[in-house]
Order: sequence, then C-alpha cells, then structure tokens
Amino acid sequence: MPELPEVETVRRGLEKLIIGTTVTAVNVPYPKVITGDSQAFVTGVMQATFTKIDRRGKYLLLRLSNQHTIVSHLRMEGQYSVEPIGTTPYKHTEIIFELADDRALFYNDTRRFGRMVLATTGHESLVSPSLAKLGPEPTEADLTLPYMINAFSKSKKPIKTFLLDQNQIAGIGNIYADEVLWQSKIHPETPTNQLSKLQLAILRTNIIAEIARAIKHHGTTVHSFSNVFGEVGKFQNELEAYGRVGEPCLRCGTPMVKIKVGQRGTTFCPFCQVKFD
DNA sequence: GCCCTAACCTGATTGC
DNA sequence: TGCAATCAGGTTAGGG
Repeated sequence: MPELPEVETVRRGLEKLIIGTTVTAVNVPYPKVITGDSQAFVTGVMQATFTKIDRRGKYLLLRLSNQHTIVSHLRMEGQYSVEPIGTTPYKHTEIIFELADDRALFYNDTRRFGRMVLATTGHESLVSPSLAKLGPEPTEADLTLPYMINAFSKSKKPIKTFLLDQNQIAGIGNIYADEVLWQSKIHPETPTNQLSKLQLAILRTNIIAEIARAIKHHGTTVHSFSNVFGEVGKFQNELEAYGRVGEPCLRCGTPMVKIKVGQRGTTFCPFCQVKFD
C-alpha cells in the first residue's frame, strides 16, 4: 500500500521516464478512476507535455505544459507503468496515456481505489480540497517540534489514529505508524495529548528518520507495490513491527500482538510499548 | 466541531 | 473440493 516513501519512489521514476513527452491520445477503460467529467479530463490533457512531477503527502502532481495538473492518488494498489505503444492493457489498467514517442503510460489499480482529477495548476485545492488541508511533510524542516507540541496537545485521539490523520502530518500510513510507535516505545492507544514533550521529541526524530530511510530503500512492498520500472521496494525487510504479530519483539522478545485501533490493524509489543507512560 | 462508522473495491485467506 | 465469509487498507461522506 503506497505511503509517502512509495509515492516518492513512483514520483522519481515518473520524472525519469515521462518528462518532456507529449500526450497524443487517452483511453479510459475505467472512467470511475477520474473524479468529475472524464471527457473534460481527456480534452484537458491532450497534446500537453509532462513538465514536472511533484508530490505532496501521498498525492502525485503531474504538471502539464498547458497549465493543467493531474492530481493522482494511488490509494491502496495504484501503480504506473510505461509500455511500448500498442501493449494490450492489463486486467486492471484504468487509464492509458499514449505518448508521442511510441510509448504509453498505464495507470493500473487492482482494487480500483485510486483516483485522479484534473486541476488548473496552482488551484489544485479547488478540485481536491483535502490537498489544501494536509499537515506538514515529515521532514526535519517542515515537521518542527513546536508544531508537534501544539498540534498534539489538542487531541485526545489514540496516537495511532492521530498519526494516520493526513491533516496533522502528511504521508504516514498504517505501516510506518506502527513502526515509529514501536521505535518510540509508545502504546498505540495512548491519548495524543498525554504524550510528554520528551516523547514527542523522540517520536518526531523517529518519524523523520524512518520515512527518509524507507525512501532510500525505495519503499515497502507488502502486497503489490512496485515502482514504474516494475521493481519492488526493499524496505519490507527492515520492518520491525508491522506484520510481525506473534513473532518476538526485536527488543525484548515478548510476542508481538495485534489489536484494532480506529478500525486499523495495529501491531505492537505489549511489554515495550507501555500505555500512559 | 469532533468522533465514529460505512462505503468504496477486489484478491487472498480462512472457515465450513 | 468448493463455496461463502472475512480481511486488508486510505479517504470521504454521513450520522450522532
């Protein structure tokens, strides 16, 4: 499931592969992938050239030469691939951008959860309001400790749920939330406003380092993630909490347990991650 | 305004 | 063996 490091990996791949290429035709086998009028979408990207690929949180922003931007969210299993023109679409190919250099950009999505919408560049929030509400990126520069102390003091939600809220911090998903809470020795059900400043400082350091480390490993492949080159990520070999239910905690040996927090599967160590510490 | 739940969707896994 | 039920998960819409 793509979280920030996976989306960043896709962004870097797309940047290498499609910048400077022009869209000559668009086929949409699954129109529901497009939010709004799919015909207007097609018209809006025709004959435009990809100029830049940006990312904000888990959103990809494909910049076009005609002042349009494709806002693309991969959700669970969306992925892009570049194929020779004429390649038969896959079972789950939802949109095909034919390019002037005899290649085609496919968007494939097994669960059909991903969405894309066409925006006027600079006004993306008009068609994707959630984009405007995203919290800071989990980086040293953007995610400051004063911001965290302020924002985290205002919520009684379980910290696990809070970390998944894109309006608080952009880009963290279920996998990295479990990872950073384990690293920080924080129980996932701890009310957010009960965390001490020291705990927040530790959590902040771990979030920033973990996301950077995952990007370096090209993301995590749990179900089906692959980059535009069809390569899987390598970070799943580095996971210390997520998916390790029943296995010994890497710190203390206690079997890891799985619970539901805010409807999400949550794996943690019942010994290391003490509640209300 | 906050919180919780259902819905979206399909492949994989589990249960009978 | 085969079918049905359940689970996974990011985001949004709707209800309390």
